[in-house]
Order: sequence, then structure tokens, then C-alpha cells
Amino acid sequence: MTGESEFLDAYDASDFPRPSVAVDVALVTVAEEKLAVLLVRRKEHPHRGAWQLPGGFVGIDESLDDAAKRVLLDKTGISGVFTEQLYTFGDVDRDPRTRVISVAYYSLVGAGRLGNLHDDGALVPILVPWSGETGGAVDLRGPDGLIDVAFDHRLIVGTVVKRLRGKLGYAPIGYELLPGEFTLHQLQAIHETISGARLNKDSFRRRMLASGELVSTGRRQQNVGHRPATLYRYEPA
Amino acid sequence: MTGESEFLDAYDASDFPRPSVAVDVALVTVAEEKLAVLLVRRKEHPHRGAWQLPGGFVGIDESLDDAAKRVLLDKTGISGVFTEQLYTFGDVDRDPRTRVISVAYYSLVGAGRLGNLHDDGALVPILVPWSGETGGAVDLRGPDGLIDVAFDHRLIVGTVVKRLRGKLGYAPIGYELLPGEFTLHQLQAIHETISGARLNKDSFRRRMLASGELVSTGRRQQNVGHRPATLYRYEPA
DNA sequence: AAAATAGTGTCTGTAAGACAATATAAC
DNA sequence: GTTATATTGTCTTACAGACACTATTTT
Repeated sequence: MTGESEFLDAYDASDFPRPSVAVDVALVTVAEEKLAVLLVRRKEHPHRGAWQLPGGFVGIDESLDDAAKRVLLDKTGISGVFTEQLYTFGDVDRDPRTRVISVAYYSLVGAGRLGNLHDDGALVPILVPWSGETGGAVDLRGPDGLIDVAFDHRLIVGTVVKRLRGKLGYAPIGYELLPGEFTLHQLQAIHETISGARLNKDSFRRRMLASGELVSTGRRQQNVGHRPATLYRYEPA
Repeated sequence: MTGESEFLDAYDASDFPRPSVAVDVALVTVAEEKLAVLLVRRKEHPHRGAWQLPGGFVGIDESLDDAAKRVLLDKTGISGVFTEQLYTFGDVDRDPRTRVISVAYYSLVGAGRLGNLHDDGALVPILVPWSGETGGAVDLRGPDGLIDVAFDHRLIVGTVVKRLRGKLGYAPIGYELLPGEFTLHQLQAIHETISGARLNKDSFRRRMLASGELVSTGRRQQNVGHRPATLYRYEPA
């Protein structure tokens, strides 16, 4: 048996069949107290009529990050938002046509920035059938019950939710889903939506303010029918 | 312009040049209070004589996880250890020969289980030039100063260290690096090695015992020149 | 007995949860 | 004034850090 390095060096690009490499991008936002993801409808077999994450094959002269940005821009016109590699899905049978390895990415964007989607795209609420950071596939709710999702994309979205819950405690995830100025109540709602749990208001407020990364703008809410809350801005330390 | 789904479905496997996909595996252990990783020496250009992580191309009928296990088994004879996907490195120029996307994995194993390595393999101590979870490439120490490492493998190993530090607080990482029975002192030493920081002894002990996942075996250390510590076993709740 | 580390008990400071009281805008 | 939420203050509890003290083995 030869070692890996021999194998690696003896390898000729044309010698062996090789997998295709795609990126799939989960654009996530929070709308009406629910996590939602952008899906597009499939027009061809397999899974014709089902929904999937926007995706595309990786160009031979294109980095993975660039491919993800391109897919996002092509499908939504959005760029410049928080985007991060999630996980690479490589089971042999995940695509029935041919061997496709998918490097999954996720993006976060405030609900306000999602204006005009393409015709075949839809923001779909995510139903998480597990608690905490258990992980696993999620369900996606359409107008008439759960919708049909192609490939392993329910698992990909579930992995996004797991990642978000994990990062919520130590990374500035919530701010990516809010406008530039926001109230502490809005921030808490985002955290509760992501974590799937209610949070203690007093403690949340103290913890956020103690971080030193929230700056009061001096401005306040307008026309809210009750005492208006102070608007804050996020400023990394 | 066509949408992604059209592109995806119109894609014929033979139409476009596609990247190669490899897995690289960082086998990590703790030896003499230092994190160390298994590297192998390159025998061919490029980077001839430099060191790299064990790696191999992904077979067309082989999942990514299986490819990682195969690489690990081929190079070390080890199987059945904690192994997890780390991150996928896909910059265009990371391999000067051709486009290679590397899905990196890492494995954890107790120092005791690393007996007879192949001739061209070496356990190399990791020097982390950043603190906390900053991330970035690490340095690798050979007998005569830092060693020459091929491709972006210093960054891959750095990413492993970052991941380990992140998981240390909530996942049973430490136990993977210890024999089945261990003292609290040994466990603390592992945690300190991974985190790169000293930990409070009292607090560490309380926290570990409070987890309820450490079971006293009733046995104790032998011949240690001082009061022997109780040996514990890790039992997931 | 000396050396060296294991293990226990207690005090203090910090932060979270709970709860009460006050503030401020729209109506 | 009423309503509804914002904001502040206080009390209690849980836990980490610090420190002192006791325990147990080898030499």
C-alpha cells in the first residue's frame, strides 16, 4: 500500500472521476418572531416543484467564499451582509443525479433589507423540532402545511439553526438581523427567536449593557403608545 | 442571466473543469503539556521535504467522513477515535499544482494510543502565537526551530486549536485526550494545555464534579510520592 | 518526620433571576 | 387620567476565585 503523500502526488487530475463541488447558501432572517430562510423552487427533476436553498457549482477559478457571495447576489441582489461557511455535506447519495459535495454557507440579514425577491424565491418560516443545540433537520412551513424540500437541505437549515444558537452567547449575531438602530426589547426578541427560549428581561438588559458594545443614540422610539424605548447602536469594542 | 436552479440542472458533469476534493486530517494529542499534531514528510514537489497533514483525495463513492477515517487508518493504524469535520479550505491558490479543495478533519487521541508511527510521520508540538480564540496559523516546532509546512496546513492546524478552545467549555473534549481513568489534576492539565491559560484548581474541580458526568472508580493512583488522587471515569449523562 | 499533592471548608465578589417601584409617551 | 412598556433599584441565589486547613501516601 502506498502512503497518502505518494497517492496525492501520483494523482493526475484526469485519472479518476471526481465529485462536483457546489455551494448552497441559507439566507436567514427573522420575520414576525420567527426564523425564516430563503428557498427557491426547483423547475427540473429531481425533486421538481420542491424547494431548495439557492446554490451553484464552484468555478474552477473561484474561491468558496466568492462562490457563496455570487450565489447570494445572483438570487437576491444582496451583498455585504454577514456570511460564513457552515459545514460541508458530502454523503454519497445526497444528490441522486451524480456525486455532489456541497459546501454550505449561511447569511444573516435584517428583515427590512429583503425587498423584492425573484419570482421563484420565498421566505419560509423555520420550524425547529428539537430544543437547545440538539441539531438535525428542521421543517419548513408553507401556506398549506410543511413544504417539500429537496436533497438534504432541511438538514442544512437545521445545522444553521444549531450554529446560530451556539454562537448567540459569544458572537454579535443578533445585530446582523436588526436595523442599525434598535431597542433592547427588539434585541431580546431576536435572541429569544434564535434560541427558542424565553429570556429574563432584567438579566438580558444588564448583560447587554455591560458588554460595553451598545451605544445609546440618544434617540427614542416614536409613536409607540407607551413610554418609548431608547434606540441603541452596536459598536464593536 | 439564468437562475441557480437552471444552472444547476443544466450542468453536465463533463462540461466544466471541476476542482479536486481532498480530505486532510489533523490527528491531535497532548504530550508533555503541549498540543501536538501528526505530520508526514512530503517526498515530492511542491514543498518537497516539507511537512504536511496526512491527506488524500475523496473517492467518487466515498463519503467525506469515510475518506477522513480511511486517511487516518492508513497513516496511523488508528480507528474509532473522536473525529469531526473542521472546515473546508477552498482558496484558489492554496495548492500550486491544481485546484484542490480540502475538507479538513481533526481527530483526538490520548498520547498513550500513539505507538508506532510510520517512518515518515512525526508528532510535532504546536506553538500558538495568539491567545484566546483569535485564530490564525500556528507554528510547528521541530528539533531545530520551526519546521517548514506545506500548503495552508499551518492555518488548518490553527483552526483546529481555535475549535478545541471553543468547544472546551461545553463539550467533552478533554476526555478524548486521556486514558479511560484519570485524575482531576490530569484533566485540568489537559484543559490548561488546550486553552493556553491557567485555571483555578478549586473552581475547576467543583465544576467538573458538579457536571455529574465524572464517576469515581474507587481506585487511586499508585506510587506517586504523595497523597494519591482518586481515579475518575467519564460517563455521559 | 518531611515532602508533596489531594481534597475540604469557608469567605467574598460577581452576575443572574425575581420582584417592586418609578418614568414617560400616546391616547 | 389610563394604558402600556421602559427603566431603575433592591433582594436573593448560584457560582467562581481565593485562601486556609486537613488528609494521605512515599521517602
